[in-house]
Amino acid sequence: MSDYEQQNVPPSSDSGRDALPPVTQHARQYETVRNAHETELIEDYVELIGDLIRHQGEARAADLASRMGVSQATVSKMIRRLKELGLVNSQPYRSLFLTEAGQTMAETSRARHDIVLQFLRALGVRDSTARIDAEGMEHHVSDETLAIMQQFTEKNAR
Amino acid sequence: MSDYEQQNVPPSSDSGRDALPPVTQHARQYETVRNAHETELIEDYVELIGDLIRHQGEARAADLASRMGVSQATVSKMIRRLKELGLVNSQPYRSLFLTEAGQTMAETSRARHDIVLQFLRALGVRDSTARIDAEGMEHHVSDETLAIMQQFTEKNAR
DNA sequence: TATAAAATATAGCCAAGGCTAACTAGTTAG
DNA sequence: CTAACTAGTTAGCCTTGGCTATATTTTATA
Repeated sequence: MSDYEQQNVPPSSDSGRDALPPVTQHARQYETVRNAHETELIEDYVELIGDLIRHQGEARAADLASRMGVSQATVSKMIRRLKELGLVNSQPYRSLFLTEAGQTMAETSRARHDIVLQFLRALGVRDSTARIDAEGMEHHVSDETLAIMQQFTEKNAR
Repeated sequence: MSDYEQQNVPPSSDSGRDALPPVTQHARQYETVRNAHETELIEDYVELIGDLIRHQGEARAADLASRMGVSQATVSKMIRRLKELGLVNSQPYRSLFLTEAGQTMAETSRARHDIVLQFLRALGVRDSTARIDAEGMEHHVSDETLAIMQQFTEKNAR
């Protein structure tokens, strides 16, 4: 089956576009993505709780469930985690509050989200698409890129 | 504790920046992100296998493990999934091949990745940062946005 | 003020994607 | 040609984030 014996074929001048990055750097890239995934959902919940409090005065589990598009059981479980992480406070059967740490996270996350969203709009992406893309992208944009996006939006945009 | 009784506070003119999107639209945004997460890893593996084949002539599990930064056991398990999904072929203990479907996915994924990466460079992001961000962002960029990124890169860039 | 309805919580299930440890197959060197 | 090393596999464990079904608490209404 495998008749390849050449382990280290030098990229034969150009086997196609960019060369592969060095192994350790490559691994670090994927690791960064995996780390982002761990915090992503947490941030989304905290951000949403903050938004609900701001826009409707309170955050209830049922609202989280319908806005997230998941079951109430899933939300309940998530809230337990958020409490364990010290991001949320609540009495059983009552609405949710953010701790100091939670508020900080909510604001940071919201700011990030807005910068990405406005950047996409400034680029010329339709609003509904921009919203979807921003939701997914926000957790994978470095501070460096974020700063550049912000500048871009200021120069162009509106 | 909770002394909020007003459920539907109208966004009081401006409780802050953008209003919340309608519930169903909001739920769809998160759903899109969840869906992306399901295929993300699969695509990353397939893309990497394609890259390894192109650049070094063959793709071995050990290379995947070191480049992904995970254990060989994790890679083995993943390869089983990829085979079940009809994306990869291989004999036990031998190197990996992409099926038709796998090649298609690898190419699509690679193209997407390149567009995002080049866009970030064109924007002025440093190469090492651009690589990390592209790795995370590529799965969350819609076709619409992708097209716009491509145009942007062509106009500016290099 | 009971009681029905709505909201929240808990229990228990599942799949995915990590891990380590132990085993097996292939490859290479003495 | 066999022994040692390297590569790949398997088993079994853990956490996360979904789900449904069932209990419990709060709230609203007859």
